This record gives sequence, structure tokens and C-alpha cells, in this order.
Amino acid sequence: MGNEKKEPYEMVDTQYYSEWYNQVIESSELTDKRYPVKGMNIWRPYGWKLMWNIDSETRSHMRRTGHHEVKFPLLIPEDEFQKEADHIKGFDDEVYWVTRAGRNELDIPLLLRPTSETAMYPVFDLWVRSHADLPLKIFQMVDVFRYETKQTRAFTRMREIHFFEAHTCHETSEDAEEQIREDLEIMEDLSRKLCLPNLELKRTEWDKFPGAEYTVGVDSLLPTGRLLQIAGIHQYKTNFAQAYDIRYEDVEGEHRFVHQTTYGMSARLIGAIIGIHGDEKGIVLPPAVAPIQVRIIPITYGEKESEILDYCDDLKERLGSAGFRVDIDDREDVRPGSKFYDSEMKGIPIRVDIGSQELEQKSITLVRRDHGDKKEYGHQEVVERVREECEAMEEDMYSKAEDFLQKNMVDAEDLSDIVEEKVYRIGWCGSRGCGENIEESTDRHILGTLYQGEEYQGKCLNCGDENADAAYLCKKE
RNA sequence: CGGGGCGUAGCGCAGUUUGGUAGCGCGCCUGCUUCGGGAGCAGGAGGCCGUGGGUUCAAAUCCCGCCGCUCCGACCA
Repeated sequence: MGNEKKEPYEMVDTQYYSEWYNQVIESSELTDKRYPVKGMNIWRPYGWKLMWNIDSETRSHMRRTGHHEVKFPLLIPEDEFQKEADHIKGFDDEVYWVTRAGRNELDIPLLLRPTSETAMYPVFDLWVRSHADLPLKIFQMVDVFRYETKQTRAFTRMREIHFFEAHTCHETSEDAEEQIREDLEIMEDLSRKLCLPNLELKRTEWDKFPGAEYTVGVDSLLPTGRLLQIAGIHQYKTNFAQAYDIRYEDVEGEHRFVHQTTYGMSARLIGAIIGIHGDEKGIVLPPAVAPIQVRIIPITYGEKESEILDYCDDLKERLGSAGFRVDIDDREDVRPGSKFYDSEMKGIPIRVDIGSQELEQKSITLVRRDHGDKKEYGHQEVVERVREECEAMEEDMYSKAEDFLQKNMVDAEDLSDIVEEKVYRIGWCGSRGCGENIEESTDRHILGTLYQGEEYQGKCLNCGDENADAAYLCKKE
């Protein structure tokens, strides 16, 4: 990283950002990229705990909303995979195949799931008999495999992807719409906890999920001025139900196709957190999901060493009992300065420094990772203060990122205005022809229109149609 | 998928041009002194030079293939 002092939001230079990102994910011990298969990295303990905590947040929402966790097999037979035409077209080029077992060729080739629709839906046909079986709401957290880009990147562009996918079946299209609203509410809460403000955009026809009726992409803005999709919510209507013959018997005894939705997220959430909140000192983790929320650093010397360590143990005990994930960096032969840098590189939200001064005054020195401010409190207040600071930090991180997003969304009324690395709000008549022209001439993607909709007065940038909608144009990460 | 750069100790690199004893810094181990923002000294361990083949008396070094990393573009949920 050199000695350059750059805040994350100054890293608009993508080359600089890439170097910084690659360095920081390994220095913070999230991941080890030295595994010799491209696009497949090792989750180190610290990174895996972070992912686990994020997944736990997701799980608690799934429980709350009546989803049940399942785990389907990794391998899918070729003939099941090929039932939904658009879906195959979307994924055909990027599936890994298993064609051999031992020395024998398999009768039916098997593929590693690139997503699990084609694994699950043949079974949904068996599970769903009547309207009493609906809604069916399940989810799983598994790895999916996609042989896509050559330009892989830890967490954001992997070939083995740690994936969350919720799948639902409903009686009516409106029930499915309601499900999508529920998904977006969950997303809203997760966005707060992960400090990832975002745009919920209804994707263009040519950018929707293969096989979907429509897709809502959830995008966060990286310091480079590019949007990273962190979640996808899809309305399938009966597209897959027809391909997999998933029908239920309604109260009148009629057999009807179910309406389906999916909601997907991945380790990209981590990529977004790192990119959006990291700085020249390392990563910065949201308190809600940080593997270590509080790190106590004893600053010992001479005879008072054991007293200071006892003092630290007491603080740790109280914070731990209050439910915080807390540790003490009691390594010997490592000086405090190194411990500070280490804590910062790993993005630990709260640091508590304890030396002779604190010992004498029965106080604590509390340092927040995001802005680095130090505060002194009485040691009795430790639990209360840490709780306050964690809450404040979550809010501050969110609003800082929200400000960045707002400042980098600009209206463009002419193609020639579109030159910077920003999110442009433009007029678009909605036609594919105009959309593709705009994408081509600006070298950017139309990521869609706000799911919630919005008032907009403006002309289509391509054809000049007065009744244009607001669309969002940006480069994709 | 196209194009560039790279692969030498855990990490960062020199050595490759011109073939001939594998080096430096950080980290690691031992000991002593240190300790409020990356400690100092002394001693020590650690290498199939990515990998497979070729040229040669001799290859980290030259040639070819493959694997991986990285950057630009294409593709992409």
C-alpha cells in the first residue's frame, strides 16, 4: 500500500483500488488466495467467522419470516438442468461438468450447481400437492460454481461462490409479489447492519435472471464509482413451474401452476463492506457482524503487569457476559504500537487500551476504528459505552456511505455529459433498442429503474421520447 | 475469450540481459534489554528458483507446453 494516505472514497483510480483491495483482504487474514485453482480461495478463520456472522443475520430473518433451511445435493443431472430454456441459455457456458467416475464415463453427465433451481424444482413437484402446502418457503446456504470471468476477484468474482438462496412457491402472482416485498424488507435491515446503502433496481429485460419474469438487483456503490450487485430478487411467475410441472390443487379442485420467487446473496457482501468502508489502515467491519467487536490491548510494563492483565480480564469478562465478542491481545514481545496497527488492519470496531494510567484512574480508553477518536470513560461504564459506540458506529458508517452514494448520483440530460465514474440518472423510454444504444455509446450498463418507482420529467437520451422513465446508468464492478 | 506484466524462503524483492557457489529486507526461532502508535542487539532456522518437457558438460537464467497470480478489454447475475 505504500505510504500514500488515501481515504477509501478517494480511491477512484481503479488500479490503485485493486492493489489496495488485494493487499488488504490478505493482510487482514480474511482469505488466502494461494490455493492453486483459479477463482477458488481459502476462507481463513477470521474471514469465515465474518461470513458466518453475516449468514447468521440472514438466518434469523429467514426464521422470522417462516423460511425453512434445507440443503440440496451439489450435483444436478443434465436432463433436469435442461428443462427451462432461458435458464440453460443463461448458464450453459459456465457450468462445471462431472462426466467421469473412476474409470467409467457416466451415463448421464452431472453438473455442479451454478444455482439450485434445477436441483430443487423437480422435487418441488413432489412436495407441492395442494394449496395447503403453500406457501413453500425454503432457503439454503451452499457453494455454487460458475465458470465465468477470467478476471476473478476475492469475494466478488469467484468461480466457487458462497451463496444464499431462498426459494418460494405461492398460489398467486400477488402472493409472490408480497414475498418480494418481504425480501426487500429483509434486505433493508441487512443493509443497515452491514452498513451497505444501496439501490433497488428493476433490471432491464436483457439483464434479468435467466428464466425470470423480472429481476430486482440490489446494488451498492464502490469507491471506484462502479456498482456492485450484492443481492438479487427474482419473480419467476410460472416460468419454472411450467417447465418442472409444479402444480397445486386449489380449493375448487383445479390444478394450477405455482408462482415462484428467489432471493439470492453471496460473499459479495463482504467485498462490498471491504471496498466501501476500508481505508489506508485496513478494513473496517460493521459492529453487528465483526468476528471480534472489542479488542482489549494491555499496555504493560514492570511490576504492574499482572495487575493490568487482571484489570483487562475483568473488562473482558463483563463485556463477554453482556454478549459482546471480545478478546485481549496479550501477546508478549509485541509492542502496543504493533497491536494497534493489527487491530486496525482487521477492522475491529472498538479498541480498549489499558495501561498504568487507566489502572490508576479506574478508567478505560476507548478507540473507534472508523474515525479513530479516543475517549476516556470510567471502567464501570464499559458495557454501556461499548454498546453506545457500536450503535453510533453502525449509524455513522451507514450514513457516510449513504452520503457518498447520494453525492455520486447525478442527472444526465445528454450522452455527452456522461464521462465520470458515477451513477447517472437518465431518461429512458424503456425500449431495448434505445437502451442498448445508450449502453454502447456510454460504455456503461443500464442497471434498471427504481423498484419503488419515482417521478421523473425528462426525455429518452436516445430517441427523445417525452414520457421517459428514470433509469440508472453506471459501470458494473 | 483477446492482449500486457509476473511466478526465486511465510511476505516483498534482487539475481535472468551475457548459463557456472541462491542472495537481501521483513517476518519466524533463541537469548537479553525494551514496551502509551509497527523496538534494539547478538545468534539461528528456513529454497524441487510454479510445473512438465527440451537445448547444454552445466539451466533460476535459453526454448516450448501447462498451471497460477495480476492489470486492461470482452463476457457475466
